[in-house]
Amino acid sequence: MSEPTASTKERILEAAGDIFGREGFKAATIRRIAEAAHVNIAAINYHFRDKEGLYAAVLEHVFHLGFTRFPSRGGIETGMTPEQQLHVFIRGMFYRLLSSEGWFGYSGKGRLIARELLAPTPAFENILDRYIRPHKEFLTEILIAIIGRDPGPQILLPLAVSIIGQCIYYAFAAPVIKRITGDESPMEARLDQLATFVWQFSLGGIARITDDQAADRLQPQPPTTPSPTIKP
Amino acid sequence: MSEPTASTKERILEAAGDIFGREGFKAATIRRIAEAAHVNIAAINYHFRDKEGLYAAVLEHVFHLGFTRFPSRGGIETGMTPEQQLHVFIRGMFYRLLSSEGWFGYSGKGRLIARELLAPTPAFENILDRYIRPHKEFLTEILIAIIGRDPGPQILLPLAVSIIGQCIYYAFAAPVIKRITGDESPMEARLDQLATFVWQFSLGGIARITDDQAADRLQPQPPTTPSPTIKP
DNA sequence: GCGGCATTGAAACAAATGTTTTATTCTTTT
DNA sequence: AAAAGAATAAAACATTTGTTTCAATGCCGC
Repeated sequence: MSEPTASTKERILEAAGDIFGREGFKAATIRRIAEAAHVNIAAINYHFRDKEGLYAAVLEHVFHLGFTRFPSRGGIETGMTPEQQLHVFIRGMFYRLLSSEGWFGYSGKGRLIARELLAPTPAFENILDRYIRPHKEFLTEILIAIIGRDPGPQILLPLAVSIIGQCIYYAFAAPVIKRITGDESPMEARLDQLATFVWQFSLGGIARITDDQAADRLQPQPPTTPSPTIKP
Repeated sequence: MSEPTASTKERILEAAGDIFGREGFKAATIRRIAEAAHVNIAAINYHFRDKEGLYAAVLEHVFHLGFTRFPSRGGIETGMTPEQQLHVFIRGMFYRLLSSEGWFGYSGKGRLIARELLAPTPAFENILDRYIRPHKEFLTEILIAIIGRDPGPQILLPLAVSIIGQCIYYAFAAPVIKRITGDESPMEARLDQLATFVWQFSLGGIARITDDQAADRLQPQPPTTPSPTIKP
């Protein structure tokens, strides 16, 4: 519930973030958003021009909120080892994505993010440059510090994708994960635990990808391991 | 292009899979699907009752295709070590998700899958039980064989999620990954390379999560690593 | 060849929806 | 206090869209 003191504009943004996320841009209707925000339909067009204008504003609102409450570099101090920095970075991702203070995972806002990753709208260009690219750059810095040298983008980029992929998958496939694993405990209560797990898993992965024998292991494999069967 | 010999029903399923995936259930229109399939609008309602019926049929069609061409256990033989089995399993996921013989990643079919993970429709229940759950069970078997003992679901489930999450993230966030990393090379040409990378990364992760000191590392951390900053 | 059934084509319908218009109320400034 | 502009409310409009209807066409067994 949004407190009744919030301004019309804010109430619209909150309601729209939730509904756009749950239903998607096309399926969400101005009327439902207006109803949820306790606002007249025309107020939306008045404040945000049209549906697309509202959507762009919502996207900015949601990302601003997420990265203000949980900044990329939040909680990371200079005295920490690079490994500890990675821990805090990953935990920050989980809190930003899944906590109720952030995008709240499977709720509307969380799915709004996932929808943009899946099918970026024009309004997402801005967000990418302002929030996501710096976030990835920071992760790259941490990774170089952990490895102790710069292994080049051929290694750094997939490493970053593997680490971020684990976090995001938890957030965006939450309903299926819950359904498959049968785990009914609310994910928000396990954020620290999940973050520690992904952290340790990733440290192991980084080590194996960058140790002395890694170059051999990453070579194309001999025919011992055939391609997956294709039945045409 | 669907060859003109394909039956009406097949052409509708192909076109609908693509358009539903690109646009989502609500935004996709029967008229556009009919046009793309070179079919009259009424033919769709005739063959599939209504839009929901068509969607359910498309979902079944797409999953059947993916798991027929690239079965869960495809390419895995008894003589292989568990580690090699994991390699083939991961490569199978990449081919199923990203190759043009499978769901073709960012194309329509690939996004259809991702949309279901994100916001499952009622039609997805079936698919979960028939395709996804056995797939996950098989991965669990491989993991137990690699570890050499059964560490219990507390470890196995997050391990499975971390491994599958990496694969799926590559598929479903492809546009953003490409945009962020600036990598313009077509992903289909690098499937083996990506699979090998994720495989090695995961082997490292599994090792670190299940070695002798792992239990200590997974404990809640001392206040050396503070929570991410919250600015209310 | 013909009757019966399945399939396709074209038009019509009703509901939903983004947007605009016009009137009214609230707020601020002078 | 009056006036002007901002904000909200209610209704109307034009378009889109899922579905239905009904006639036309193709297909198959006798």
